[in-house]
Amino acid sequence: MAKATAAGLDEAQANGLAEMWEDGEDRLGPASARRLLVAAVDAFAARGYHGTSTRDIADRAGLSPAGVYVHFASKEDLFFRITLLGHERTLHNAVTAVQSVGEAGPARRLHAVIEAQTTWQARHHTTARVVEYDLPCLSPEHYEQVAAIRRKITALVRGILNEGVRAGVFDVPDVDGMTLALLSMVTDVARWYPSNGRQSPEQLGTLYADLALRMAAPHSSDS
Amino acid sequence: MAKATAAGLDEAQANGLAEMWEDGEDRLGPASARRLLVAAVDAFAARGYHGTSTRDIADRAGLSPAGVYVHFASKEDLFFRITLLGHERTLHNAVTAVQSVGEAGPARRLHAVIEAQTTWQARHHTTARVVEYDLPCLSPEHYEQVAAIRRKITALVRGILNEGVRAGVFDVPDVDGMTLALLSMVTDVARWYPSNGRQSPEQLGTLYADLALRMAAPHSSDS
DNA sequence: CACCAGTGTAAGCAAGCGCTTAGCTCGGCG
DNA sequence: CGCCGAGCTAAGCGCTTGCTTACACTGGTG
Repeated sequence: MAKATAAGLDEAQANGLAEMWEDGEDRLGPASARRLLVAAVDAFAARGYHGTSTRDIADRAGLSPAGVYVHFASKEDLFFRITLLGHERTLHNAVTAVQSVGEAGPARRLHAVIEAQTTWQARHHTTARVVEYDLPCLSPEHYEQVAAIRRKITALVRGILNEGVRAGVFDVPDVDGMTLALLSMVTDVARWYPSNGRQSPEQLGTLYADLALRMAAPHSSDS
Repeated sequence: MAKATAAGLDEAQANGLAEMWEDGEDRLGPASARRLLVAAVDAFAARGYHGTSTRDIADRAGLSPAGVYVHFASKEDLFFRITLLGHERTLHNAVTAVQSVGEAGPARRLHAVIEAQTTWQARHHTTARVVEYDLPCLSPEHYEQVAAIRRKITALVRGILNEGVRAGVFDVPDVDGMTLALLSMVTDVARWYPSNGRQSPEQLGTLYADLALRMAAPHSSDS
């Protein structure tokens, strides 16, 4: 078995994990750096930040333990790059989804963003798990950078809800609370997918988006 | 400072964490064993299973490193007891909530269970974090025991939804999917509470229970 | 008294940790 | 050719890990 296809990496490729970490040509650096990123995502997702050793990661990437430090300053640096890139792409996914429906009104926008984010979490559940659940392992400065992106995602959803309430097409007593609930629903997909049920990412996206609309819609039991 | 109030334990008590781990008299064993449990919950919640050392735990409980092994066979054993007890109490919380509304109909039952579980996750967010997010650290046998309890909780919620659909008071196209979404919403509270917003556990419980009813209720846009 | 089970500690073992160092190989360029 | 920087490794440093061992103290029971 050649180095480039060392233990675990084939699996990662079958996963669609590798393609998530491909890049225009190589802003991510040489091939080994990209292999390390993919290997690290896989390992972190399986055993968590503290449960993963740098030797684990190096092995999966087909490098010696010291090989990691040719491309990354530290284990935390490697983790940070994954987390930051993952968040940037998640935000981009959300923004793109909202833009793609144009000025179609709050309901369509809400549906689009929830669908896109849910599908994303399911399709990239390995990456999403790393990105969502080990944030406290980041240094305070790095954490803050990532938190800023998270706030943008939250603001995007909250903005759509507020817009809908203002336009009278949503009935949402507690916009902040519902924003939290929606993001929880979506985020949590990364924790369990694909173990419960056999839905495709797209089916799940549609389902959750429909549920979001039900939560926001004016309902008959208004009194 | 006396042993019984070693570093971290005072905080845990102010938390309401300790009271969660009190017991009839002492099915949990001697006082030191209970202190170890509380200390371990606190440490696991803060840094995860792999990020917590047995020396951490012993320190917080005011014991020497070896003191842990007087009461627990291993770090995993300690973690398992926490996880199992936590799950048993969560299940009990859900069942009690449903029973407390008697034969009040699916809507009232759904509201009761979501409210109770959400409130629980918020009030015991430290324990809940340990119990929900490090399950893969359990041995396969222990994991299966805990998974069995989780399936009961899932079945409880799904049962209420099915009941409501049969009775014609709910309109739920995908019962399994909505069950998953509801439990995600509830579970995820442990991840962020209390950092976002200043809601009390009870307020959050009411909010989420109301959202659950909106998701299940027949709605005007039926065609 | 002797004895013992229960509870605790001091010391330390083997293994694993993140990371560094010194040195190798190799392609490109003068 | 000689030289250089990039990529990589073998070896290993200092430290921490989960856990064990050998021993000490205590209160209750014969």
